[in-house]
Amino acid sequence: MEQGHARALKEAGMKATPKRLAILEALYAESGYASPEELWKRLRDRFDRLGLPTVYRNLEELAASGVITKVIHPNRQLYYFFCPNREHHHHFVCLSCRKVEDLPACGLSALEQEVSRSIGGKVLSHILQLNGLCGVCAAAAGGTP
Amino acid sequence: MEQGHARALKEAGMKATPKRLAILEALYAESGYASPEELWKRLRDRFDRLGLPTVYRNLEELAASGVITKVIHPNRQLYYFFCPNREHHHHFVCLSCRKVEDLPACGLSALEQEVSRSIGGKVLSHILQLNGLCGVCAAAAGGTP
DNA sequence: ATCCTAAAACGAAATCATTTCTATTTAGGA
DNA sequence: TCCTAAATAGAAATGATTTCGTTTTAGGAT
Repeated sequence: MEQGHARALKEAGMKATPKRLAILEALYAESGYASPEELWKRLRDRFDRLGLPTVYRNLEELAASGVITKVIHPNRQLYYFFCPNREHHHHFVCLSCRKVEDLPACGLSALEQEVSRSIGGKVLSHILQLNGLCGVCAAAAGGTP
Repeated sequence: MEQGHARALKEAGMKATPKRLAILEALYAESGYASPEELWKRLRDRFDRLGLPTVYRNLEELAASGVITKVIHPNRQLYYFFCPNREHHHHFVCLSCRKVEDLPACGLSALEQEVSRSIGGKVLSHILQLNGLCGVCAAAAGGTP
């Protein structure tokens, strides 16, 4: 993995610094999405010094480069997720256990084109995310009176 | 309009207080989305006293009741939009001039069902928003070297 | 291997949008 | 007209996120 992550950084045109790699690997090790502070708490013991701003900065840069994904959360805080899928796609996010799953093919390019044409403007990006409860969490919620 | 907005509030189970009505009408008068502070600045002269927290609180309540719509913005601040369309639908948002336009029918219920089934969980909500430049802003951007 | 430079990291401090809290006021049904 | 739950004030707190000036470092060039 180390190798692959270093390569991913290089491909994104980013220096493979130890901390940046560690942040990326920590996110990779998460089963769901994670917040900057959570990752920082998990990593700070492994370095003599690691600032929370460094974690924020790196996560933002990694997301901007497309190496990781930002989660849109109802509480409006920042969360990130490592998704190995390099295709353009979207996610299902479990708001209970933080699991993130890929959605099948994003069929929005047709919509984008149609909207661009009908509006006479330019669609630059789109946001699509399903929120809910994954199988495990739905079962737990349903089984709890 | 006054009448209609008061009715909309009643239907939403909310008291039609003067300030709440004024906030709703101010948002209605906006051509695009607006922030709590912008609306507050526009309204505070009309009342001897009007607190910014009151604007925040009302906008949030109105959005929760479905009377107004929240905009998802890259800068992660709160913006709201008055959309008279009561059908379930989504929006195209111009990031330059703040214009908001309705998208044609949201075709996500099929996707929700499929995802619910394949994941074995429950899709509770979805986010879909197109961001871009409206016709006017795209032309202006294109014409500016 | 050593240098050099732009990039990255530091962390304390600032920021500032948003929320909380308690007391006071008010809408609107009884 | 009363009554009560809902709404408002507004000062203060909050706390996630960013800024800033300085120091360190990765990694291509020599």
